[in-house]
Amino acid sequence: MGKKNYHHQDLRSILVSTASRILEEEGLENLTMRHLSKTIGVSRSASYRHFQDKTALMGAVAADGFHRLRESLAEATGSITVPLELFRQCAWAYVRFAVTRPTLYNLMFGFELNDGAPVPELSDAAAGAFSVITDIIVRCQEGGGFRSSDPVEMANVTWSSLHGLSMLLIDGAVRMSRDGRLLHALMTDSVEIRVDDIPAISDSVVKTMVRGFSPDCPVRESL
Amino acid sequence: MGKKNYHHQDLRSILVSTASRILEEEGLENLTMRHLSKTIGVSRSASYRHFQDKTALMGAVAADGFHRLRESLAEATGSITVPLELFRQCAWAYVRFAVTRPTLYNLMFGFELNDGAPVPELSDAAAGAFSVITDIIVRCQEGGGFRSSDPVEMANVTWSSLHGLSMLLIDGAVRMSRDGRLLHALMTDSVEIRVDDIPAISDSVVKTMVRGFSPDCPVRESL
DNA sequence: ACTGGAATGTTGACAGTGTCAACATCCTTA
DNA sequence: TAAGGATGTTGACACTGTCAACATTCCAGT
Repeated sequence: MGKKNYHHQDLRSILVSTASRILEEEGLENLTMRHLSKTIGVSRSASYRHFQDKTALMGAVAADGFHRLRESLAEATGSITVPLELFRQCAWAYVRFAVTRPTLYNLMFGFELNDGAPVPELSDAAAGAFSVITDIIVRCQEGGGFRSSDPVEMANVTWSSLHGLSMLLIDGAVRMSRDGRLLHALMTDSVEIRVDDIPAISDSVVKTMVRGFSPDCPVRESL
Repeated sequence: MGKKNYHHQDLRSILVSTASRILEEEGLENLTMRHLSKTIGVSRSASYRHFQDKTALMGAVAADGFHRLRESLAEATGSITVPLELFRQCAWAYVRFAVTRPTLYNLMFGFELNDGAPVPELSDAAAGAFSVITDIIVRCQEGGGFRSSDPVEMANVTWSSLHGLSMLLIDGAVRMSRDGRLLHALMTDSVEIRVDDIPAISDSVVKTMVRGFSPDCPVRESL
């Protein structure tokens, strides 16, 4: 009897998670409503009972991505107390998240730009992930590792650097770097990247940030 | 007589520039082969004599973007000699370029990711822009403003930070920042952004980089 | 327990898209 | 001047997102 299969329970969340998986495994160009529906085993326009648009669906996928990013950051740093190590693990977790889900990550930040209407759900999810970084900055300040400037401003700097590093790693613009191993890993099998290779590259970014945040570094107002 | 109109001279470059304009003025979703052709006044599949794909066209648009970025950076910094001011103007020009052409900028960095095959023309163009940043770093080192680490590594850090800052400015993830003016400008009319508002935000990123690059800042190898 | 309506899923249809094959026109060069 | 390559055009096809009309299931109130 097909009774149980007619009404898919919680189709909405299944749509989001499956779309997210297709996005990573088959690329953005293969994320089509019909393909998504067929993969789930549901009719092609069933999605329209849960999302107004394909765009709305994508927005939900992006928001879900920010929720998962927040969890990744919190999980990777929750048990750490040493200030600088805390910061380093946070940075590492961030880059790891982005590099292992490049297509999703790109969607998360490019979505509102390419699809007009801003969706508040996405902004809230992004703010949630951002707040984790701010908390970590504060903890580093309390531990004496960072000077006591405005933590939100420092979080902005941190996120900017990590975001930029992630994007450059992802689409290989770092190829002029001399670390051929990571470069090759990024170019050939960008999904199954060897995470062990990441810190060597991101360390220079993280170190520069840490130096700039350090209480021992003199502030030159001349600039 | 329609003789002169049948053979469009240099249709290829007209395709690229027009596509770039449509991308900015009408958004990615309106950049369609038919619309592009109609705008130029040419038949819909004339483009296929010059580009194998729509994807190939987009790749050329992205590469053209990197060329223009290179020009912008060189033009904004060519006549400056004071080391730190040089760096600051470079950073400023970079962010200005990205923020005033958000859709193009997003395409430039997201292209290879979402459209499979890597195009060497694009990599070369990106490397060209990158080399300008490296040159500026070297000039700052020679002027005594920066410590003498590997300039390529420092250029990577610089590009990461500037890229991240630009992206975050662009899609408004900096909205939790307290600078409501820029935020509002970004949210409402992201194309006609007031450039005067940018330095206030980007300065915190630039200052952190400059401090981290400074010869006066002690290197802590503990991290 | 029954029933009306709300929620959810399905099917047929349509306009719009990228792209190709076949054809038309133009330009160059021998 | 004639041939052939380069460039532009038209018709056609498969595919996409989306909607209207219909079918099925669930649930609240009697």
